Amino acid sequence: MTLVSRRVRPEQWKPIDVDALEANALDVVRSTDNRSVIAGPGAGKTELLAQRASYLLQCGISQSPRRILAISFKRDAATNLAARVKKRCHPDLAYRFDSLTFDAFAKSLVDRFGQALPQRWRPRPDYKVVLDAYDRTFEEFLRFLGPPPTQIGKKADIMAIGSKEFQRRWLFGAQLPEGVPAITTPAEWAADQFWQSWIHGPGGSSLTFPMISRLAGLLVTSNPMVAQALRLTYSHLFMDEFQDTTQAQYDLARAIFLGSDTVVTAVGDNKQQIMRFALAMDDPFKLFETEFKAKRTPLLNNYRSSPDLVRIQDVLAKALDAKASTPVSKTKGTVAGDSCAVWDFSTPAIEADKLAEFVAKQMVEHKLLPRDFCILVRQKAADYYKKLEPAFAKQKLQLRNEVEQVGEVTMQELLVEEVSELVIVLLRLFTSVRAGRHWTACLDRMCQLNGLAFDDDSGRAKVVKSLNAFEVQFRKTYPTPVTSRADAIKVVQSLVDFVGKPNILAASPAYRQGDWFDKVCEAAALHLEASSKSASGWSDVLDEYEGVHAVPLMTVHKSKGLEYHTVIFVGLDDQAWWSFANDKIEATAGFFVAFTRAKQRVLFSYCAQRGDRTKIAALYQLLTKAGVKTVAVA
DNA sequence: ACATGGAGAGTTTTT
DNA sequence: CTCTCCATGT
Repeated sequence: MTLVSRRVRPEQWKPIDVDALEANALDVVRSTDNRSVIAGPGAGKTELLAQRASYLLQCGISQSPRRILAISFKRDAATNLAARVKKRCHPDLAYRFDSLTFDAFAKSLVDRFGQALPQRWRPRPDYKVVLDAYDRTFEEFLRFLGPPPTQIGKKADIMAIGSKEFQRRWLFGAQLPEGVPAITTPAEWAADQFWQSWIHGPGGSSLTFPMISRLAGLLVTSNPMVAQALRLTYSHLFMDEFQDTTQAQYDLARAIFLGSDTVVTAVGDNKQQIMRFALAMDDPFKLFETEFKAKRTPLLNNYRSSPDLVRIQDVLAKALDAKASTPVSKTKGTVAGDSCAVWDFSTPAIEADKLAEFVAKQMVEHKLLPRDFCILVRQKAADYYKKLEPAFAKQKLQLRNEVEQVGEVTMQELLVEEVSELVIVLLRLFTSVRAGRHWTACLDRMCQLNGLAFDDDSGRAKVVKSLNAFEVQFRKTYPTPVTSRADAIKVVQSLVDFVGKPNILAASPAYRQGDWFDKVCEAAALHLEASSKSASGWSDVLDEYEGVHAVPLMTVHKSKGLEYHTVIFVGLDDQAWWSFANDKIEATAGFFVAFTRAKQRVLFSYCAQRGDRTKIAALYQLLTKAGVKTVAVA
């Protein structure tokens, strides 16, 4: 496919790479007003945004030099969206599409204009980003905080503030004032003490991302020029995974774009809100619709799951949102028998054997690969992994704990890190015989990292030359895979040196903070070493590294946004769902997320030895209501 | 030296 | 819901 930069007339524009979009999706793609799009699982949210970006750019509706800003919640969502737009639009157009995470966007504002904040709220330019500020951090802060001035209250009042409430309401609940905040209550006093001690700490400034969002919000309200510049820059704003937006993030978007001519499209699914503990808002869609006068448009198709699974999903969806629209499956059912069942087992050992046998059989019967399956658990993945792994090994199947810690990173994180991807893409090229597809991937990445423009032919030629030279040398030094940790470290180091650490740092700002870069390099080396253990040649090692031949096991949270032919949820019991009573909506949303990862089949496995199922009876009732049967297997 | 009981964790995005 | 850790008590 050749990409053209020539302008297309709006009425002639057609969706790219897909047969058709549903009527509502096409309506959103072409919309000129603010929209809130409620899109259930498998509705093609990312696809919709990618098509809309292509439409706006190719038809010249977003006119140069104006740009499109796409804000996602997670990094992989941001990267994924950018990649789809790049694939469809000529580079002349695609460069006007900015896809970043909310945190990266807020941080870029603070980094560029933070010094224009009023002194009271101005962090030092070399501020530290604190990632591990959990509930305990705030609890401890309150515990060690001295007593408030007597006219405001007593130490006991401070101790009475809960950590969650302190964060949600007092620290990050509202926009920061330009001057000194009005302080009348002990909580307000404590919150101000917190802000001031973190911004003006003895060892410099320390900021968490919620703090950065709030400071960015203050920045744009106190410097109207900054807000004005952003409004002029962006003709369109996309917000993905909108159900996970925090109040601070929403307020930032509001402070910049409310009342501007920037057209806002917010996409998400209220039924998949499982990040409330991370301060997600109660109902961001409702507020957005009111304040931005946005029209709600539901997407009605489900391109992921079979008709039978979609029917069951609808029962779960209605429990979360009685007004949820009933989706239409656009996929054929391909499995015989029930597409969903609860399997009861007498012991975890029998359970492990039967599940492994089932996966092995299904792989043959439906010509499936290990990666078509996913074992989901609610928590403590390592414990379940230990029980299941030997049973899978007996079937000659490899199970892989995707949330395992590799050094200081989880496996899943490591694999999408720039450094790790570089290592893989280079090693694939240097160690395979016929490497055509790896060659293009490698060259593109190297050009990008060297900051070359897409049409810089002489720069490209230089990169080709250096790649060839390095390849010859690498093949000579490492004809066979590494055998020790020292070797693994050396390999990673030499690849990083070849690409150039400064190039990598320039491309990924995250690596400039603290020792994150070193940690990722170390994890990559550790994982390379571990992957070399059972493998015979380089190709095997790299497959092992990426886990291409392994059945993944992960938590429900980590599975968000992913899809599998068959999902096996292990542990539908009170123990795994201990928090069910605390927040039934969020727990049911988690259940919904787990269920909706599957394209064809969902199995729930239960074992009485692990716990009862009385506290989560509501979940079983939903399944029963949808006609799902419980079978005593063994 | 051991018994008991209370508190906390577990699910976690983000440069 | 259940396991682990730590402080206190006998």
